[in-house]
Amino acid sequence: MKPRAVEKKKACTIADIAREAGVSKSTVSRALNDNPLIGDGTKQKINAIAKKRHFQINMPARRLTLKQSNTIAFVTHSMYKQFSVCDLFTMEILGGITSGLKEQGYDLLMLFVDPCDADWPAQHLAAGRADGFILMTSTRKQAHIKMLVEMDAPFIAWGIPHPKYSYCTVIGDDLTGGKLAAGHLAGLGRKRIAFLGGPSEEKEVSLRFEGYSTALQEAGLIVDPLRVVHGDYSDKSGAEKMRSLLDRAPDLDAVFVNSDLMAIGAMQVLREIGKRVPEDVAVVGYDNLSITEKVTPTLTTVSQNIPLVGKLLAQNLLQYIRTRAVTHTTVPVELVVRQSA
Amino acid sequence: MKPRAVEKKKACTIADIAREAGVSKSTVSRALNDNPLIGDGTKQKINAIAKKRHFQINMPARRLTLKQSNTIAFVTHSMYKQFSVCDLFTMEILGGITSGLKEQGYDLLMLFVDPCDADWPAQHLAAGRADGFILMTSTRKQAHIKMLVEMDAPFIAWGIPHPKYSYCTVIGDDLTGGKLAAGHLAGLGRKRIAFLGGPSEEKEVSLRFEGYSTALQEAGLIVDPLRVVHGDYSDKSGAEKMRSLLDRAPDLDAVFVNSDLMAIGAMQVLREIGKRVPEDVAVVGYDNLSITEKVTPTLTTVSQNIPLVGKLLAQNLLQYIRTRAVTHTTVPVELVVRQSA
DNA sequence: GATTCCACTGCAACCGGTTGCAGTGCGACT
DNA sequence: AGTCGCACTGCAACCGGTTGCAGTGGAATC
Repeated sequence: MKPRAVEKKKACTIADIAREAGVSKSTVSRALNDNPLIGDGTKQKINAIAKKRHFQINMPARRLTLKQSNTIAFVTHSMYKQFSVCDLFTMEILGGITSGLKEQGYDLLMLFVDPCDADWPAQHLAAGRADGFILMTSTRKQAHIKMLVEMDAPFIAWGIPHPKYSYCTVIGDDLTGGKLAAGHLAGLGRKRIAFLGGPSEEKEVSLRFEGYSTALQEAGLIVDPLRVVHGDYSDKSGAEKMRSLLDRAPDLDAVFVNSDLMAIGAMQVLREIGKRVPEDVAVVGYDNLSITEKVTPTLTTVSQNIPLVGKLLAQNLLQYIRTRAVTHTTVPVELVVRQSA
Repeated sequence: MKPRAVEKKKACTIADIAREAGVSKSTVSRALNDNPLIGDGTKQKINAIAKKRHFQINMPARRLTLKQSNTIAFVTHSMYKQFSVCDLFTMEILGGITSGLKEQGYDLLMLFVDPCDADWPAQHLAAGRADGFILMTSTRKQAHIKMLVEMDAPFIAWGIPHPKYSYCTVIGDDLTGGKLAAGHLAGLGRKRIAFLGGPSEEKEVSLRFEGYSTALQEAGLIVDPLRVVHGDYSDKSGAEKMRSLLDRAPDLDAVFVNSDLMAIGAMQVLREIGKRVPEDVAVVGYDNLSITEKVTPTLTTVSQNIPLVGKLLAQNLLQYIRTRAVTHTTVPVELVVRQSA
């Protein structure tokens, strides 16, 4: 434990600058914040000194007086007991969020919460660590939302809004997504198109199913309940449900899967039992994760423009914090055609 | 812009608690921090009131007086111009870091820096937003390290330490990794094992190559320079370099690839030209990203135990901040055998 | 020449904690 | 009884900004 190499050149404060410029702290503070009360000459002089001295404002001090942290917490949950590995979807969205926040001078805090913990909102909001939350957690999401609404905490969530609560949301256009996917498969001449959905209780899934049904009807096809199953978005569940789908409707020639991960699991099963993709069974996924370009065959999928989602989550949350305007944004989807369909 | 629904029940401060308990602010502060000066009775009374009032300490205030933020910044760079998509390796490490930090009561800040920006360390350290950095950026890493060392900023970096500077590092056991991978391939009876490395100037890559050479020699095989090429870790470069490898050594029957992403690119090329994996060419990757279980064939790879890496990065950095003890940790690697080899 | 106004600037309080030092009360020891 | 020490507790300053309000000087107006 050796002593500090360079005893730190004590941080330069506005008081130091004030002394050097021969003005008061208030003037320096105002000048640095470009307050119109301050004369141009003074401003320039102060800015020059600040630059020369490499002045860095002290964030905790500013946050203390301003009573806002200029920080947003990204909340998600640990995926595994011990170490948490974030899923791909969550990860890809992060880049978009930071880009949106940075433009407005906000910091991004990572927050991995225990799904059963009810204390994290207070620990961050009341404690002044964060001004708002971006909710990506799916486990027990409703419980968390209820809690946040009740304590009047600023937050925005990914997913279809709960009818009983009022809060900001960003969602994908699931109806159109389902229609695009199934329509594309029908357009390829497929006649027995299956639906491998996410959890049946999710509104998103119903909408995708509705889009799927519409597209089939428009193509003159019927929706056969035997060709409809539901999983939980994971690749494991994709494999499992694909098997039960093949049991129930062995003659299917296409499948619209509600997540890329499930689609990958499904394709593995198809390959195992000797069906070729896309020749025997065409597959369309959902999300357009970067992994879809790296699997074989590359996966045709519905793209949600995830970076845009992230950016909107950031921007709309900040807007809500400032104006309390509740927004619901639907981001457009598009079909990305690759090899699998 | 409607008025606040519930006009916020103004945050409870230690002054409020002091009033209610009939003691002074100092006593409350000490009691809450479990300072031995305070009597047990008083402590209990104060803790009870704090709980009842849902007291949350004000972080900015504490950070201001303590002059430390209890926050670590995770610094990486944007991968694309406009929106940044984090690469998988970076992302998987994040979970481990947060787990390590949380145990010690630290927050994790995400920091995406422009590789050419030289101002971010000051903007965060001097400004009191973060107490230290975890460096994962690879672009212009050396420049950033130099900068941080010169300003005596606490940080830890993933990768082999620069010989001229002294700072904390965590690295994988690349020598063993290379030996394990090549040894496994040799053990399968492969005779013409190629090496598809990362950037040739990286020390990590040299070590993996050394391990590879050692393993080949131990197996009685020769290292043929024609079977050695270098890429940049991306899947695109994996595909490209695989092609040049096949040009130069069309008879290869196995390849040790320095990253999973490159391995995936390489496998696509192999498939395109009609070579089967693993029958014709066995492939071993590096990193054990979660994606390796989802590709076909699943990828045999060298696992760096990424969650552990993250945890060590966090713990060793905090230790450095507290004691200025410079640590260099090598995390063990292991071979994960799957279908591709 | 006196008054008014305006454009700036400074004073001092405040945000909510932490901490050095100076009490305070009480039992113990001489 | 007097003194000392010990175990607590309180006072007040401080961290580094922001801001309401009062003050200053000079030009413009009457």
